[in-house]
Amino acid sequence: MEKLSREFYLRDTVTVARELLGMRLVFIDGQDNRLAVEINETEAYTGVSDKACHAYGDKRTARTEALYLAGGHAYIYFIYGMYYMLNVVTEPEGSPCAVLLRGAIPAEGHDMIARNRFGINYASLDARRKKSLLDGPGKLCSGLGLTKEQNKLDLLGDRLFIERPDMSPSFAIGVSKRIGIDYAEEAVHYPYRFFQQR
DNA sequence: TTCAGGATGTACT
DNA sequence: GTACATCCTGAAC
Repeated sequence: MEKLSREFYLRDTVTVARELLGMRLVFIDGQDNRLAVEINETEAYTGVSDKACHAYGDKRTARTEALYLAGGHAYIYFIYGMYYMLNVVTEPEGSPCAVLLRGAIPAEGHDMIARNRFGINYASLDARRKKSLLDGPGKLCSGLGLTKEQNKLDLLGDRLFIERPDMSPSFAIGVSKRIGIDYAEEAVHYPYRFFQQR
């Protein structure tokens, strides 16, 4: 496994969003458990000109501060009173773009992930819960145990990072509009959501 | 298999 | 007060 480089993240946001599909997101938790998932759904948020992006219009607040870091940092924010969302910051420092990680498949630490989500071991999950374990951005953070504690972490560090699998899986890439941004006027229609075809 | 309703904190009008 | 890059449950189909 090879950890993704800074250069990977400094590139165009849509390119990074597509290429993150199939990559392995790794989190070493507070007790040194290694949790890992394969990314299978992403969305691109392309900065100051994108009405769906939190930094639209160069809006700089305590929340959006992480977006202005160099590509390869984590942007994690709290939403709907109970969920965290994980984004991978892209492009150079000062360009507030990111890729939202919207879905994944468990790869390592199945029991830790299941316990984070439902408080029981993986084998005790019913079929419905197994199938939909990490298929949403809030679920992904919940399963890995990510919170605002991990906001702004450098993905080139050793707590939270992304690896390219030795054997890259082969799959078709689906494209659609982004989810849950109905307020974003013309940006509603941008084809910035990418997912592994099932 | 789809669907409505409720949960819940923080930032902003 | 309202909006928010959501998820769970349980009931209807």
